[in-house]
Amino acid sequence: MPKPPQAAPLTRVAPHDEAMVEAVIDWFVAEARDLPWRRADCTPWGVLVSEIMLQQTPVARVEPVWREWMLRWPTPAALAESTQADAVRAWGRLGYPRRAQRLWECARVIVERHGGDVPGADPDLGEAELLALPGIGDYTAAAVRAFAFGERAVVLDTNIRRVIGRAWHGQALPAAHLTKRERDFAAALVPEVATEAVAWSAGSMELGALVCTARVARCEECPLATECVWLAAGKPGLEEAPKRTQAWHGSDRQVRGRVLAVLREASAPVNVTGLAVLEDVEPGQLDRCIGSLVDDRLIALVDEQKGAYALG
DNA sequence: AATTCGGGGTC
DNA sequence: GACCCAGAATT
Repeated sequence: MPKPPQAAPLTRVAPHDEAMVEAVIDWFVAEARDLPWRRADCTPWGVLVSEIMLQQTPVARVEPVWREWMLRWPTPAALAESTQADAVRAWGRLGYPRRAQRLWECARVIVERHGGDVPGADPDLGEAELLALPGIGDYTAAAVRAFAFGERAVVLDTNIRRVIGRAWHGQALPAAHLTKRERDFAAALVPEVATEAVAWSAGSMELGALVCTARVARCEECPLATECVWLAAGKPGLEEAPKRTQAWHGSDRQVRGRVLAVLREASAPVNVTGLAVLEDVEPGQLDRCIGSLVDDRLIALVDEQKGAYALG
Protein backbone atom coordinates (compact mmCIF):
# COMPACT_ATOMS: atom_id res chain seq x y z
CA MET A 1 0.00 0.00 0.00
CA PRO A 2 1.47 3.38 -1.00
CA LYS A 3 2.43 5.74 1.78
CA PRO A 4 0.17 8.77 2.08
CA PRO A 5 1.81 12.14 1.50
CA GLN A 6 3.65 14.03 4.23
CA ALA A 7 0.56 15.78 5.53
CA ALA A 8 -0.05 13.64 8.56
CA PRO A 9 -3.60 13.07 9.75
CA LEU A 10 -4.62 14.78 12.96
CA THR A 11 -5.00 11.43 14.64
CA ARG A 12 -2.87 8.47 13.81
CA VAL A 13 -4.82 5.40 12.85
CA ALA A 14 -3.47 2.08 13.95
CA PRO A 15 -2.70 -0.59 11.32
CA HIS A 16 -5.49 -2.61 12.87
CA ASP A 17 -7.97 0.15 12.05
CA GLU A 18 -6.62 0.50 8.55
CA ALA A 19 -7.14 -3.21 8.01
CA MET A 20 -10.77 -2.90 9.09
CA VAL A 21 -11.31 0.05 6.78
CA GLU A 22 -9.81 -1.90 3.90
CA ALA A 23 -12.02 -4.87 4.68
CA VAL A 24 -15.08 -2.66 4.30
CA ILE A 25 -13.76 -1.24 1.02
CA ASP A 26 -13.13 -4.74 -0.35
CA TRP A 27 -16.60 -5.82 0.70
CA PHE A 28 -18.11 -2.78 -0.99
CA VAL A 29 -16.31 -3.45 -4.27
CA ALA A 30 -17.90 -6.89 -4.32
CA GLU A 31 -21.35 -6.19 -2.88
CA ALA A 32 -22.31 -2.62 -3.78
CA ARG A 33 -25.79 -2.15 -5.18
CA ASP A 34 -25.98 -0.79 -8.69
CA LEU A 35 -27.77 2.44 -7.88
CA PRO A 36 -28.27 5.00 -10.66
CA TRP A 37 -26.65 7.86 -8.76
CA ARG A 38 -23.53 5.74 -8.29
CA ARG A 39 -22.96 5.22 -11.99
CA ALA A 40 -20.00 6.86 -13.65
CA ASP A 41 -22.25 8.84 -15.98
CA CYS A 42 -24.23 10.39 -13.13
CA THR A 43 -23.68 14.15 -12.91
CA PRO A 44 -22.96 16.09 -9.70
CA TRP A 45 -26.51 17.38 -9.97
CA GLY A 46 -27.79 13.82 -10.02
CA VAL A 47 -25.78 13.04 -6.90
CA LEU A 48 -27.04 16.17 -5.17
CA VAL A 49 -30.66 15.37 -5.98
CA SER A 50 -30.23 11.83 -4.70
CA GLU A 51 -28.72 13.01 -1.44
CA ILE A 52 -31.56 15.40 -0.75
CA MET A 53 -34.12 12.72 -1.53
CA LEU A 54 -32.31 10.19 0.63
CA GLN A 55 -32.48 12.38 3.73
CA GLN A 56 -34.60 10.25 6.04
CA THR A 57 -36.01 8.28 3.13
CA PRO A 58 -35.03 4.71 2.14
CA VAL A 59 -33.37 3.94 -1.20
CA ALA A 60 -36.23 1.79 -2.47
CA ARG A 61 -38.66 4.69 -2.32
CA VAL A 62 -36.26 7.26 -3.73
CA GLU A 63 -35.12 5.45 -6.85
CA PRO A 64 -38.24 5.73 -9.05
CA VAL A 65 -38.81 9.35 -8.11
CA TRP A 66 -35.18 10.18 -8.74
CA ARG A 67 -35.38 8.68 -12.24
CA GLU A 68 -38.42 10.72 -13.18
CA TRP A 69 -36.90 13.83 -11.65
CA MET A 70 -33.66 13.52 -13.62
CA LEU A 71 -35.48 12.93 -16.89
CA ARG A 72 -37.54 16.04 -16.34
CA TRP A 73 -34.90 18.28 -14.78
CA PRO A 74 -31.48 16.98 -15.88
CA THR A 75 -29.72 20.18 -14.80
CA PRO A 76 -30.08 22.79 -12.05
CA ALA A 77 -31.07 25.30 -14.74
CA ALA A 78 -33.92 23.09 -15.89
CA LEU A 79 -35.36 22.89 -12.40
CA ALA A 80 -34.75 26.58 -11.77
CA GLU A 81 -36.88 27.42 -14.81
CA SER A 82 -39.76 25.37 -13.44
CA THR A 83 -42.00 26.34 -10.52
CA GLN A 84 -41.84 25.34 -6.87
CA ALA A 85 -45.32 23.89 -7.24
CA ASP A 86 -44.12 21.56 -9.99
CA ALA A 87 -41.19 20.50 -7.83
CA VAL A 88 -43.42 19.74 -4.83
CA ARG A 89 -45.84 17.87 -7.05
CA ALA A 90 -43.08 15.76 -8.60
CA TRP A 91 -41.79 15.05 -5.11
CA GLY A 92 -44.85 12.90 -4.66
CA ARG A 93 -45.05 10.96 -1.42
CA LEU A 94 -41.40 11.02 -0.51
CA GLY A 95 -42.23 12.99 2.61
CA TYR A 96 -40.80 16.19 4.07
CA PRO A 97 -41.95 18.30 1.11
CA ARG A 98 -39.85 21.17 2.40
CA ARG A 99 -36.97 19.22 0.89
CA ALA A 100 -38.55 19.65 -2.55
CA GLN A 101 -38.99 23.33 -1.86
CA ARG A 102 -35.38 23.71 -0.76
CA LEU A 103 -34.09 21.67 -3.68
CA TRP A 104 -35.91 23.99 -6.04
CA GLU A 105 -34.45 27.00 -4.24
CA CYS A 106 -31.10 25.28 -4.32
CA ALA A 107 -31.29 24.99 -8.12
CA ARG A 108 -32.02 28.68 -8.43
CA VAL A 109 -29.09 29.62 -6.22
CA ILE A 110 -26.80 27.32 -8.19
CA VAL A 111 -27.81 29.10 -11.39
CA GLU A 112 -27.51 32.58 -9.94
CA ARG A 113 -24.38 32.15 -7.88
CA HIS A 114 -22.51 29.35 -9.61
CA GLY A 115 -23.44 29.68 -13.26
CA GLY A 116 -25.56 26.55 -13.18
CA ASP A 117 -22.78 24.21 -12.04
CA VAL A 118 -23.06 22.38 -8.73
CA PRO A 119 -20.31 23.77 -6.47
CA GLY A 120 -18.14 21.69 -4.21
CA ALA A 121 -15.17 20.68 -6.35
CA ASP A 122 -12.92 23.36 -4.93
CA PRO A 123 -10.68 21.83 -2.26
CA ASP A 124 -10.81 24.96 -0.12
CA LEU A 125 -14.19 26.55 -0.74
CA GLY A 126 -16.20 23.51 -1.78
CA GLU A 127 -17.47 22.64 1.65
CA ALA A 128 -18.57 26.18 2.48
CA GLU A 129 -20.17 26.72 -0.92
CA LEU A 130 -22.27 23.60 -0.51
CA LEU A 131 -23.23 24.40 3.08
CA ALA A 132 -24.47 27.78 1.92
CA LEU A 133 -27.08 26.13 -0.31
CA PRO A 134 -30.65 25.60 0.94
CA GLY A 135 -31.30 22.12 2.29
CA ILE A 136 -27.64 21.15 2.46
CA GLY A 137 -26.15 20.48 5.88
CA ASP A 138 -23.03 18.77 7.16
CA TYR A 139 -23.88 15.33 5.88
CA THR A 140 -25.04 16.31 2.40
CA ALA A 141 -22.16 18.72 1.82
CA ALA A 142 -19.66 15.97 2.63
CA ALA A 143 -21.56 13.41 0.57
CA VAL A 144 -21.60 15.62 -2.52
CA ARG A 145 -17.91 16.37 -2.19
CA ALA A 146 -17.15 12.68 -1.91
CA PHE A 147 -19.62 11.07 -4.29
CA ALA A 148 -19.96 13.80 -6.92
CA PHE A 149 -16.41 15.13 -6.98
CA GLY A 150 -14.36 12.27 -5.59
CA GLU A 151 -12.84 14.41 -2.86
CA ARG A 152 -11.81 13.23 0.59
CA ALA A 153 -14.57 14.20 3.01
CA VAL A 154 -15.80 13.10 6.41
CA VAL A 155 -19.18 11.66 5.49
CA LEU A 156 -21.13 10.83 8.61
CA ASP A 157 -24.66 9.56 8.31
CA THR A 158 -26.71 7.29 10.53
CA ASN A 159 -25.36 4.16 8.84
CA ILE A 160 -21.70 5.07 9.23
CA ARG A 161 -22.24 6.18 12.80
CA ARG A 162 -23.82 2.83 13.61
CA VAL A 163 -21.07 0.81 11.91
CA ILE A 164 -18.30 2.69 13.72
CA GLY A 165 -20.20 2.62 16.98
CA ARG A 166 -20.59 -1.11 16.86
CA ALA A 167 -17.36 -2.29 15.31
CA TRP A 168 -15.05 0.07 17.19
CA HIS A 169 -16.91 0.97 20.37
CA GLY A 170 -19.31 -1.87 21.00
CA GLN A 171 -22.32 0.44 21.04
CA ALA A 172 -25.54 -0.91 19.57
CA LEU A 173 -26.92 2.39 18.37
CA PRO A 174 -25.46 5.87 17.93
CA ALA A 175 -26.32 8.62 20.38
CA ALA A 176 -29.04 11.10 19.57
CA HIS A 177 -26.56 13.91 19.09
CA LEU A 178 -23.26 13.90 17.31
CA THR A 179 -20.40 15.00 19.54
CA LYS A 180 -17.08 16.46 18.50
CA ARG A 181 -15.44 13.41 19.97
CA GLU A 182 -17.42 11.09 17.72
CA ARG A 183 -16.75 13.24 14.67
CA ASP A 184 -13.03 13.35 15.36
CA PHE A 185 -12.89 9.59 15.69
CA ALA A 186 -14.77 9.11 12.43
CA ALA A 187 -12.51 11.64 10.69
CA ALA A 188 -9.43 9.74 11.79
CA LEU A 189 -10.71 6.59 10.12
CA VAL A 190 -11.13 8.24 6.72
CA PRO A 191 -8.18 7.25 4.51
CA GLU A 192 -5.90 10.04 3.34
CA VAL A 193 -6.05 9.02 -0.30
CA ALA A 194 -9.20 10.47 -1.82
CA THR A 195 -10.27 7.43 -3.84
CA GLU A 196 -10.02 5.25 -0.75
CA ALA A 197 -11.76 7.82 1.38
CA VAL A 198 -14.70 7.83 -1.01
CA ALA A 199 -14.79 4.03 -1.09
CA TRP A 200 -14.76 3.89 2.71
CA SER A 201 -17.59 6.41 2.98
CA ALA A 202 -19.76 4.68 0.40
CA GLY A 203 -18.82 1.24 1.71
CA SER A 204 -19.45 1.83 5.38
CA MET A 205 -22.75 3.47 4.49
CA GLU A 206 -23.72 0.50 2.35
CA LEU A 207 -22.64 -1.89 5.08
CA GLY A 208 -24.93 -0.13 7.53
CA ALA A 209 -27.79 -0.21 5.06
CA LEU A 210 -27.51 -3.87 4.03
CA VAL A 211 -25.73 -5.79 6.80
CA CYS A 212 -25.15 -3.80 9.97
CA THR A 213 -28.78 -2.74 10.10
CA ALA A 214 -30.40 -1.10 13.08
CA ARG A 215 -32.72 -3.90 14.15
CA VAL A 216 -31.43 -7.29 13.06
CA ALA A 217 -27.76 -7.14 12.16
CA ARG A 218 -26.67 -9.86 9.74
CA CYS A 219 -23.28 -10.33 11.32
CA GLU A 220 -22.59 -13.59 9.50
CA GLU A 221 -22.23 -11.57 6.30
CA CYS A 222 -20.15 -8.80 7.79
CA PRO A 223 -16.53 -8.21 6.74
CA LEU A 224 -15.84 -6.84 10.22
CA ALA A 225 -17.27 -9.81 12.09
CA THR A 226 -13.93 -11.02 13.42
CA GLU A 227 -12.98 -7.53 14.62
CA CYS A 228 -16.29 -6.15 15.78
CA VAL A 229 -16.29 -5.16 19.45
CA TRP A 230 -20.06 -5.25 19.60
CA LEU A 231 -20.37 -8.74 18.16
CA ALA A 232 -17.66 -10.01 20.49
CA ALA A 233 -19.64 -8.64 23.43
CA GLY A 234 -22.72 -10.56 22.37
CA LYS A 235 -24.53 -7.71 20.58
CA PRO A 236 -25.82 -5.98 23.72
CA GLY A 237 -28.11 -2.98 23.89
CA LEU A 238 -30.69 -3.72 21.20
CA GLU A 239 -33.51 -4.47 23.63
CA GLU A 240 -33.42 -1.16 25.47
CA ALA A 241 -35.45 1.37 23.55
CA PRO A 242 -36.87 4.23 25.56
CA LYS A 243 -36.83 6.38 22.47
CA ARG A 244 -40.39 7.61 22.67
CA THR A 245 -41.68 7.67 19.19
CA GLN A 246 -43.70 10.67 18.16
CA ALA A 247 -47.36 9.96 17.64
CA TRP A 248 -48.32 9.93 14.01
CA HIS A 249 -52.02 9.33 13.70
CA GLY A 250 -53.86 12.60 14.12
CA SER A 251 -50.68 14.64 14.39
CA ASP A 252 -50.19 18.01 12.73
CA ARG A 253 -47.59 16.34 10.62
CA GLN A 254 -50.11 13.88 9.26
CA VAL A 255 -52.75 16.53 8.67
CA ARG A 256 -50.26 18.76 6.87
CA GLY A 257 -49.40 15.80 4.71
CA ARG A 258 -53.02 15.09 3.94
CA VAL A 259 -53.71 18.70 3.00
CA LEU A 260 -50.67 18.79 0.78
CA ALA A 261 -51.65 15.48 -0.83
CA VAL A 262 -55.02 16.96 -1.81
CA LEU A 263 -53.37 19.99 -3.39
CA ARG A 264 -50.76 17.89 -5.15
CA GLU A 265 -53.44 15.92 -6.93
CA ALA A 266 -55.61 18.92 -7.73
CA SER A 267 -55.41 20.68 -11.07
CA ALA A 268 -57.27 23.72 -9.76
CA PRO A 269 -57.34 25.60 -6.45
CA VAL A 270 -59.24 23.83 -3.70
CA ASN A 271 -61.27 25.04 -0.73
CA VAL A 272 -59.60 22.71 1.69
CA THR A 273 -61.83 23.42 4.68
CA GLY A 274 -64.94 22.13 2.94
CA LEU A 275 -63.42 18.84 1.88
CA ALA A 276 -65.04 15.50 2.61
CA VAL A 277 -61.72 13.65 2.84
CA LEU A 278 -60.69 15.96 5.68
CA GLU A 279 -63.96 15.82 7.59
CA ASP A 280 -62.46 13.87 10.47
CA VAL A 281 -59.95 16.64 11.21
CA GLU A 282 -60.85 19.09 13.97
CA PRO A 283 -61.47 22.52 12.39
CA GLY A 284 -59.00 24.13 14.74
CA GLN A 285 -56.25 21.73 13.82
CA LEU A 286 -57.03 22.01 10.13
CA ASP A 287 -56.80 25.79 10.27
CA ARG A 288 -53.58 25.58 12.21
CA CYS A 289 -52.04 23.21 9.67
CA ILE A 290 -53.18 25.26 6.71
CA GLY A 291 -51.72 28.30 8.39
CA SER A 292 -48.38 26.64 8.96
CA LEU A 293 -48.25 25.41 5.37
CA VAL A 294 -48.88 28.98 4.23
CA ASP A 295 -46.19 30.23 6.60
CA ASP A 296 -43.82 27.70 5.09
CA ARG A 297 -44.81 28.93 1.63
CA LEU A 298 -45.66 25.40 0.59
CA ILE A 299 -49.21 26.47 -0.24
CA ALA A 300 -50.92 29.79 -0.88
CA LEU A 301 -54.41 31.23 -0.75
CA VAL A 302 -54.98 31.96 -4.43
CA ASP A 303 -58.72 32.68 -4.41
CA GLU A 304 -59.73 34.65 -1.36
CA GLN A 305 -63.36 34.74 -2.49
CA LYS A 306 -63.66 30.98 -2.54
CA GLY A 307 -61.09 30.33 0.17
CA ALA A 308 -59.22 28.19 -2.31
CA TYR A 309 -55.60 27.11 -1.88
CA ALA A 310 -52.99 25.77 -4.28
CA LEU A 311 -49.39 24.64 -4.06
CA GLY A 312 -47.10 27.60 -3.42
C1' DA B 1 -29.82 20.62 23.19
C1' DA B 2 -34.54 19.98 21.88
C1' DT B 3 -38.29 20.34 18.28
C1' DT B 4 -40.35 20.17 14.08
C1' DC B 5 -40.83 18.43 9.65
C1' DG B 6 -43.74 12.88 5.89
C1' DG B 7 -44.58 8.66 4.71
C1' DG B 8 -44.25 3.82 4.11
C1' DG B 9 -42.00 -0.64 4.56
C1' DT B 10 -40.86 -4.00 8.07
C1' DC B 11 -40.61 -6.54 12.13
C1' DG C 1 -48.28 -0.78 16.47
C1' DA C 2 -43.50 0.66 17.13
C1' DC C 3 -39.43 1.43 14.75
C1' DC C 4 -36.47 3.11 11.26
C1' DC C 5 -34.80 5.54 7.28
C1' DA C 6 -27.81 8.61 2.98
C1' DG C 7 -30.88 15.04 7.98
C1' DA C 8 -31.74 20.09 8.01
C1' DA C 9 -33.36 24.24 10.01
C1' DT C 10 -35.05 26.69 13.79
C1' DT C 11 -35.42 28.05 18.53
